[in-house]
Amino acid sequence: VADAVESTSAGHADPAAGETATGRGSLDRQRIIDAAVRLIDQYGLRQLTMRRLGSHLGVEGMALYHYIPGRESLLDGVVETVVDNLHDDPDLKLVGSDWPDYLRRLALAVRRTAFAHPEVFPLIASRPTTTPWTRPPLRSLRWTETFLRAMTDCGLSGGTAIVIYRSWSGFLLGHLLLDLSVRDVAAAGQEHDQALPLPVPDVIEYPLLAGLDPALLRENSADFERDLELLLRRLAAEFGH
Amino acid sequence: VADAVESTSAGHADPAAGETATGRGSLDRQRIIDAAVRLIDQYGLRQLTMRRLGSHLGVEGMALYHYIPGRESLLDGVVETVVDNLHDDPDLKLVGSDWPDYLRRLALAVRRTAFAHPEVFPLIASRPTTTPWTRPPLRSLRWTETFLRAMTDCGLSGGTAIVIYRSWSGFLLGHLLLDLSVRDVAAAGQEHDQALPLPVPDVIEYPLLAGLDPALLRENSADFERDLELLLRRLAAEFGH
DNA sequence: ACCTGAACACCGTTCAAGT
DNA sequence: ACCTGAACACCGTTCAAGT
Repeated sequence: VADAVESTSAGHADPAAGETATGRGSLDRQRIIDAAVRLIDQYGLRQLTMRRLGSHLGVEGMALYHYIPGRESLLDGVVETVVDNLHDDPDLKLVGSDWPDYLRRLALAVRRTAFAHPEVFPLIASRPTTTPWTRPPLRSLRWTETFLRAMTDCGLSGGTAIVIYRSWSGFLLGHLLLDLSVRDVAAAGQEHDQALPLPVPDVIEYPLLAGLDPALLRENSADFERDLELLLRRLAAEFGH
Repeated sequence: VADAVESTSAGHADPAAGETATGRGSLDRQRIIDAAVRLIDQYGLRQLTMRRLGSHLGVEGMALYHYIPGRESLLDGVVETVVDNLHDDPDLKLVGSDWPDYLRRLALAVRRTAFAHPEVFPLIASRPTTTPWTRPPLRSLRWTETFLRAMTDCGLSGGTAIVIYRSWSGFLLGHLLLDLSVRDVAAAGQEHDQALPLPVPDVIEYPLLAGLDPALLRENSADFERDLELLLRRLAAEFGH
């Protein structure tokens, strides 16, 4: 009956249709959110529409309101889901007593998440947070608790743990957003043709920029790790490793 | 005739009406963008609508398309305008030869801008950048040139200037976004009642958080300046002040 | 030259009605 | 119980027509 939705060619304005209709298995909140994440990853946030999301789930769009209060709440769920997926990262299982090492592994795991969901990360970064305990990018009560616990288990005081939480969060947020903004430029360059020199702007007016290979500005993973090490060293020196 | 638009009580869904109709003086691109900035500051990005923006300018909304290609381009203009306003900051006039001091003054100026336009800053942070030379938060060719010039004028090499540009940008981006996310929680708290303890969530499940004054997580300007000094000291040590 | 009206193809959301 | 159809109040954008 409502098994697999066929790629109907009727909707002239929906090239995204005929995608994957999960088909069997009735709806629930998490299934809807997971589909939303996939849609955002593939087509961008702008394209995520209640109606389109519904049609990807083989349903009429208005049906989603039985499971989710509205679009804003859906986006909150998306952020929560992506952030909480980190809990399954095997790299983060063993904490040990070396907190700088834990911070390093956690930072790299968040970085992997950011690059796996580059369209979701800006949401993680700038959605208004709803509790005073959480901060981007680890914006969930569970993660904040996990973070502080890892620090205090290593013998740090609560106050120190919070100072570290703040500095580490700020570092990560800024650097990941910077990396992602570069990724976008690169992607835009590929779209037009292969490796176009970009719609050449008026760089000529700016002598320093004109004589500069833009590749030098690209933040790569090596730069990130270097700055991360410097932060960790600074914190270790201040609070004892 | 079309002088000052009156605060008509007809539009039941537009409490923002009756605001300021600039009235005299015909439209132009900059005037439209300035009005957009004011609208975003007052009512948030979601409320910025071509039609509403038009009505605030005493015009029909469709008229804006004679001056601006579309909404996306309008937002680009908003970002550009807010960022370029920094050029008029008197604190940044004299560069001298002490580049860490310049970085400090520039960082504080950007911070003032972020807090003056808290609804615009996320746009500055996460809009896809269109050239490979610019990075948030100083995302304009002119500013990137100014920044690099200030560094090289102090005797630093181009390569060093770029490394500093990256680290400084990442630091600023992350910390300002963190500060703004707190500001939102505070604002939300005020809306409900005066200083409500917030829609008490399930913090109880998390022992560390439960015994924690959320005020400790609040990043204040002192924390920001402390972390800034640490960054500047680190850079000065690495590249010579 | 500059703006408006009407129209098009969408949105999010509500709710009575269908099965 | 779960979904749909129709409706409402909006969107951004285009374009012929008005002044």
